[in-house]
Formats: sequence, structure tokens, C-alpha cells
Amino acid sequence: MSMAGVMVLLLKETFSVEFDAVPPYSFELTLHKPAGWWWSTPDEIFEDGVCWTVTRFNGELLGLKIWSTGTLQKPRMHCAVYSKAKVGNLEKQGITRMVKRALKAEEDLTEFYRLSRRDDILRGVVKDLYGMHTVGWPELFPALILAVTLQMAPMKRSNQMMDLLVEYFGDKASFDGKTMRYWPSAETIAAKSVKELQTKAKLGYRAGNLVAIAEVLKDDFPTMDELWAMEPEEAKKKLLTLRGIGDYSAELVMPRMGFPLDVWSAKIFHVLFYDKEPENPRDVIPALKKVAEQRWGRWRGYAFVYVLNDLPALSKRIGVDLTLF
DNA sequence: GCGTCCAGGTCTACC
DNA sequence: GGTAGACCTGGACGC
Repeated sequence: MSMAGVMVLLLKETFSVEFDAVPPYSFELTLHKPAGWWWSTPDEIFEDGVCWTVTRFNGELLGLKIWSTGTLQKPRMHCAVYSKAKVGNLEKQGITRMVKRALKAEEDLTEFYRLSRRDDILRGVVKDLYGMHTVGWPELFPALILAVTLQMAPMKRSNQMMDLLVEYFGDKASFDGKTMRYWPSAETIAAKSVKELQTKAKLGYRAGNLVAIAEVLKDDFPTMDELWAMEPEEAKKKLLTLRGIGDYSAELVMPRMGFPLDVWSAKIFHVLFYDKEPENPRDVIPALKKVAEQRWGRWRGYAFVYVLNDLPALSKRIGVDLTLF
């Protein structure tokens, strides 16, 4: 695919930080999840225990190189930050806070593991993925792009939409010998016409929603940082005010992830709870969410991520192939 | 080839 | 407060 017209931003190392995480913390499983989901951008690279990725902070593109020198029980992480211009002390603090929070470095899983010991579904998956933490979104708009493009589309088509968005409207950064693309800003998308997003990114009816979201974010909407400061339910309510963001998308995007059941995951959890596929997956979503909340409480987001990242082994244990859904 | 169907939700318009 | 029906359009599938 042609890269014509896309500027590559050269980023230089500007500072680096080191920090501990609450054990057990598996750097590899957390940042390089078995199911293959990326953390910040689809182009991010994970090689030999090192992650290169890109994010945006106060409108400026940042390259991040993150690696671990610790162990599962004594985790220590390093993050080198690359930028175009110098960053001030206040910004350094903000960037550090964002990275630590998004990597869930300070999340203590003791309680989750305790409840997992007496839970038939979780007992096996926490053993398989011991030390894996969930990750948070570094930035709000990309998370919303993901949610919108996942709606009403098979994965292949969702990936196509995301790839075209990044390709035609995104930015490119080059640092530490790596070059990768990053999501467009809300400002960029707000300036495009719905028609252009439909034809170039093949967004279909989602184009109108994405432009509307971009306009609100550009003008007056809490940042991911500000959403983190809210109660989870309050943050969710705020997200639900965006056009095209419903229950599923809000729970996927909100800080301290909820239990974002879609048709695919609803089938899986229905088999796990009731030993059979639902007749109509969309109809059982509300009831499944209630069951998950009663069973796992505030750790239901962790249960969600652990289960969906361990489908092959879990399938073998229960004798049903959950990877076929 | 070509036609048909419908997807890893959300909103609106009606009850 | 509950629920059909519409929504874009590219793949997947049947013929």
C-alpha cells in the first residue's frame, strides 16, 4: 500500500524512567497477550522482551521503548521516551503516570487470584497466565476508534477499517531504528468529511459516528486521564453520551474495563456458565453480564481478559472448542 | 461471475 | 421499559 503523503516524524530519545510493578507481574504476558491484541497501535513491535510502540500526549507523538529487567516476583520496568521536541518536567510526570497506569503496574492481583482458587472457570486460566495484567488505553480516541470499528463487522473487516484509517489519516513515527504508524488525532478526523471516511476507510455508517465523536473530543470532553479520576460508572455514563457509543463500547473503553460482551464473547461465556451455546446470543448479553458481576464483582474485567486469552487450553479442559466461535 | 446474506452494536420509532 | 427495524458495505457462500 502506498505511503504517499504521509510524513514520517523523526523522534529522539528525550528521557527514560524506571519503576517497579506489584508482583506477580509478567511483562511478556501483559504487553504481548496470547490472543494477539496490541496495546497502543496495531503496528507496535514486540521482540525478545522489548516493546516499541507509539502514543500521543498533549497532541504530540511519542515513541516508547519498554522492557523489563526484573522477574515475575520482582518486576522492574524501563521506559525510554522519544519525542520531537524537548518535554518539560510536568509533562515527564504526566507521561510516566500514563505509562504506569496503562501497564497496570500498581494493580495488586492478590484478591483476584484468591477468588480464582474457588472458581471452576478461573482456576485453570490463572494458572496458565499467571502474572498477566490487563492493560489500559494510553489515549481515548484510539480506544473509541477500536470500539466503533468492531461494531457490526467480522474481525477481518474491522481490521481492514482500522488499517485504512491509520494508513490514510494517521501519523508515522520513526525512532530507535523502528518506524510505525499511529492513529489519527480527533482533530484530524473532525476535519474530514463523512464521505471521505466512507470511501477511503470503508467505514460505512460508522463514518458519521466517528466524525461526531472526533468533534466532541476536540471541543469538550474529558481526556483518558480525567476519565480515570472519575468513578467507573460516571466515566461510563460520560462515554455513553457519545454518538455510536453504547453499552458494549463504553465498557470496552472505560478505565477499569467492565465486562464488554459482544455476540462473540457472549457465546463463549454462555458455554462456560451453562454448558451450551445460546439460541440467540444478543439476547442473553444482559443476563450474562449480571452473572459475571455476581460471580466476579470488580474483577470481572480480569476474568474477561484471562478467559479470552486462554481459549485453546480452556477448550481442551472443558472438551468444547471455544476457538471456533 | 453474480446474487444474496449478514456481521465481535447502536439508535430510533413505535408500542 | 421493552423491542423490531434500519444502518454501510466488503467478504463469504451458494449457485
